[in-house]
Amino acid sequence: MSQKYYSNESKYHVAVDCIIFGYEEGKLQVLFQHRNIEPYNGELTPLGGFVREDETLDEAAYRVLTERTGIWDLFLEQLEAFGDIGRDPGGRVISVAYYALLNKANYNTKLLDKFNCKWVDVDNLPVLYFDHMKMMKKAISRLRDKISYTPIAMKLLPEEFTLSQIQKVYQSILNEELDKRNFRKKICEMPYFVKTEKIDKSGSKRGAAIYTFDHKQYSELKNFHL
Amino acid sequence: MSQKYYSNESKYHVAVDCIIFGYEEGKLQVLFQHRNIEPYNGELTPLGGFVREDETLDEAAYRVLTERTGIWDLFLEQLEAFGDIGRDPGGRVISVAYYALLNKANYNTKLLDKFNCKWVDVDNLPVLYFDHMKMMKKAISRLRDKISYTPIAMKLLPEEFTLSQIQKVYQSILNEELDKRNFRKKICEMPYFVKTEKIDKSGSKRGAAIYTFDHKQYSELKNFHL
DNA sequence: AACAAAAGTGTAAGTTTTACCTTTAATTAC
DNA sequence: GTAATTAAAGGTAAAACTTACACTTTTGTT
Repeated sequence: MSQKYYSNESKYHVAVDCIIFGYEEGKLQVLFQHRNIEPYNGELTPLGGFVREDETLDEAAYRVLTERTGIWDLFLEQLEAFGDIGRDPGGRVISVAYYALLNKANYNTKLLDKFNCKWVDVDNLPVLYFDHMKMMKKAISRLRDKISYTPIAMKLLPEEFTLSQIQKVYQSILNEELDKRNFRKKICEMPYFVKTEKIDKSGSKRGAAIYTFDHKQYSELKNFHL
Repeated sequence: MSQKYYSNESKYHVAVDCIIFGYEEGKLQVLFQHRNIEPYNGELTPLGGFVREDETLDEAAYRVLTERTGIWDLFLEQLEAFGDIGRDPGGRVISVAYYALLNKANYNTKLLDKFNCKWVDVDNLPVLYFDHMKMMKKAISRLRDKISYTPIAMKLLPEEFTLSQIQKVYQSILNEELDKRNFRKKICEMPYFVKTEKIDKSGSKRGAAIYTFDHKQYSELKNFHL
């Protein structure tokens, strides 16, 4: 049935590879896994897996992510498909690359060991195999572009955050210093950043106002820009 | 060999689908083909084909394009992979979508009949099947974004063009009127638009200056913006 | 000779972006 | 309890960029 019309055509393994971004202590990070399959068994690789017959590409990526991080609330988007002939020495595999953003605070650290995973700072990447470095670069460049016109960077932080915290997230992604007053000005012009009564004292003696992001209002208005 | 390590995993058909843009008489157009295979035999579809074992995804897209248009000089870029389970009633096919821009003047019209192809204005699209409308929308939206910071729109025109011609190309893609003086100002600020001595009398009695685009200089400087 | 049709050209107002520094509030150390 | 430390908070002026806008030129056609 699945073969009804196209039976003369070649078939290929199809996988997903997820570049998963997290953030901690001022650094943008990526989650890697030690491969548990040949070739390159034991080496670091983005989280990936083969696409099953009963799932779409997006579902496969989401499954890989939730299964191995325990996090359901995340941003996930396809980057593009990679299909060079020799990209995987273990056989011809078409890999569809995704990138994701999640809040490490929600991360179930038990799963780190269970799946043999490891967070790495993006400014200190390990040697990567296959075309994984191409995926990384594409993911970082897409992320850099996209944070200026969508609020995805907020996915790296808890629900409640201070302005300094967001600024540091932006700085870690863009890899450059931003002017504090200009940054705050733009943030505060957007109505979906809402200041609460709460004060976060963890980052300073004085304490900083805690903000939240009103996703509902954003989805009605859109027009984010930073 | 190709099966060495992953032999337990499922395999799928992998295809490419190309949204091919052309331009004529003030209209952005897309090239379609009448399908010559079930299902939907005879219906209009973007140009596509299955990926062969000896070619990369990009090569497959390029092959489909050159084979059926006779054009080698074109802009081609991947959009993304589409892999929903029921997207193709003929079987599970992962399709990698591309979009391309070419100069219709170079197009070998004999191939139109040979491959049963047809140019259609984008503002008058036919009914599309599978997820081809999703691909179309993605392609148009990517194209709209990208012409503001890269010179790909020039690929729709001959080597030599007038400022009015480019403006009309931009207008047809953006689907809005642009201010003539502002548009020309920005074009002329960029050093890789070079004015020739030649005059094009085809569009007016007075005649318009002919420009060319210096791709070499562009690739050194970059920094296109319109 | 008058007309038609597109080519070509500059400026002022508004908006956005950039650069830049002092005061405030609270904790910590003495 | 006073002084020192630390990050938070806040506004303005100059520069850059974007937008809106209308008339003259050229030449072929009638």
